[in-house]
Amino acid sequence: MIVSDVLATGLLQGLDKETAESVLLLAERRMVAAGDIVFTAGEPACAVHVLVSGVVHLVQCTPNGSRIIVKYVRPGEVFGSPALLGRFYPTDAITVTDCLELQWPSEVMRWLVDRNPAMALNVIRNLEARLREMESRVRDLSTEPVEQRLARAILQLVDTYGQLTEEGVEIPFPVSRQDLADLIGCTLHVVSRTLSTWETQRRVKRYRRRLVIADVEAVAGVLYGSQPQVREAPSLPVHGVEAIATFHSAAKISIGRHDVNNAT
Amino acid sequence: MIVSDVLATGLLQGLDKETAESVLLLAERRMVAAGDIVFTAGEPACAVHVLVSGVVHLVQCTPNGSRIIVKYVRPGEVFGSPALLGRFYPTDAITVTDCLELQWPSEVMRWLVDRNPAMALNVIRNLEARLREMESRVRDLSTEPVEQRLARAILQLVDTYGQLTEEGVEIPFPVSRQDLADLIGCTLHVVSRTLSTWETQRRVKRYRRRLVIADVEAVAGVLYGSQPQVREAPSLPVHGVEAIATFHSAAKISIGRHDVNNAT
DNA sequence: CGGGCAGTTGAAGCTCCTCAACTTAAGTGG
DNA sequence: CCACTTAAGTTGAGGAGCTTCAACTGCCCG
Repeated sequence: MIVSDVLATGLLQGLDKETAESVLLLAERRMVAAGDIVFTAGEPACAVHVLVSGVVHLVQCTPNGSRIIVKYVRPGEVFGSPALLGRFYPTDAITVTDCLELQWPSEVMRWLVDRNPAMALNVIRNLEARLREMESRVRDLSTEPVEQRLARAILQLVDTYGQLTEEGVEIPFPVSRQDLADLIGCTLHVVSRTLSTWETQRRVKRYRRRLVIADVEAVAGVLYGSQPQVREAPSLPVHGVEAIATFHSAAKISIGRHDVNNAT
Repeated sequence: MIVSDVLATGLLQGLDKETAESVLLLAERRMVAAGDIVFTAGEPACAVHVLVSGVVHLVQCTPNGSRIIVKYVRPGEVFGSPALLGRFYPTDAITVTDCLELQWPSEVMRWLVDRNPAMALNVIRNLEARLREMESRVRDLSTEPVEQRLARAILQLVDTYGQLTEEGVEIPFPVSRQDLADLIGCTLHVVSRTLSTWETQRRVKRYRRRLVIADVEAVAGVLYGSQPQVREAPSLPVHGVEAIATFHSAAKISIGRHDVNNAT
């Protein structure tokens, strides 16, 4: 089945064929329509989820009405892992497109992880990656202005979801200005203005809840331009370069990686 | 030995006595003087570390010279877990006080985790907690102004390290204005100004690289005051409350939890 | 006792947010 | 199919919050 391909790089990595299949047999398969809720923040985490196809985003809302997009989940990724520890879901998980997901009840997943060190390691791998991701976002929020944060966010979307069209690279699911704002921690107004000027510079094309990057390199240029040269930088190890590497991989490899069904 | 007490809540949780002791026997014990480097960002992660006593912080530096304090590690916590996956250290780990740490070479830890599901689960628990921490920081950076971020950061320091003295609750290791700034993502100037006004309000006392909270509740009040009432809040699950809960536990329980040797 | 690091404080300026009015696109129902 | 409704997006003006620049104070260590 195709499902196992998606999981081969994630939860099932390093498992032999039989155990992988038995793990899959224990999963509940579920279709979720675009815009639906997979789970809700605050409720007891009853299952570990893996996205097979489509796009899910993890969202938090604050008491004063702001919304934060914590993460876009891509096919193959684990989400809802607090279920392993008998915790509560820390975020809402909401589908952006029609999705297919697998889920394992907490106890089942716990049983599997106890028995298969490789699976435990895969969970660790996943968490480690997400931690790096969040550290990187804290770094950006702390040190970079909106324009650069926006460039980074868009480049990352391009890198993981971008599909090549005649107009340029397109993000194959609805992304509003507000979504981008919630992703980089600013208001939709600034995003709107920034994209406006970027459009006049032929970097992007703007549509309703749709994002097309006409010139990926030009968007990446926003990042380069920011550090013309090092001023007094002690030759300590330094971060912020990997995003540029990420971009390069984007331009070469990852365009049109997933086939995500457009929706709503 | 006392070491095992520290670890009982962390890496060794749920292990029977014999295996716990054999795990400890495989560890290398290491004293690190205040201000020294445990490991450096970018170098191959060769060992998983656990802090036994003292304080370590994880730090990142950006190309344009900013510094971010990613985390204060407290006794019992695991750090350097990328070693498990054969990655590179993503941050510098630098001691704030004299420290005692244990470390396991990557392969050894990998061997242990493969053999003891409980240990794998403990690593997962640790990563999960750190992920929540970082998500919370992203939320704060995105939505809250400096004064509230500062209040939260200080309350968290109080919660995990605070010691009750006659002046109030003290953070038992050196914390500069720059440190606080790097923790909440702003400049030392804003921190300085904010602490100034807080001192006139008898909330804190200011010293050189030393922080005393005279009135914990008053500092927590900064957070309450921020959301006078909900404006249009849909009754969706909401975040930002747990920080207040955190504070309450701070006021009651956690003062004087660790005995950290002051240094430098 | 002097040099340097940590911290304070003022003033100016820029980035971003807020408020507000308006435009455009996508449904919705008669 | 077209008026109506609603959501998404744009753009301007004003102002708050934070950064930057700069000058200065006080503390600690050699």
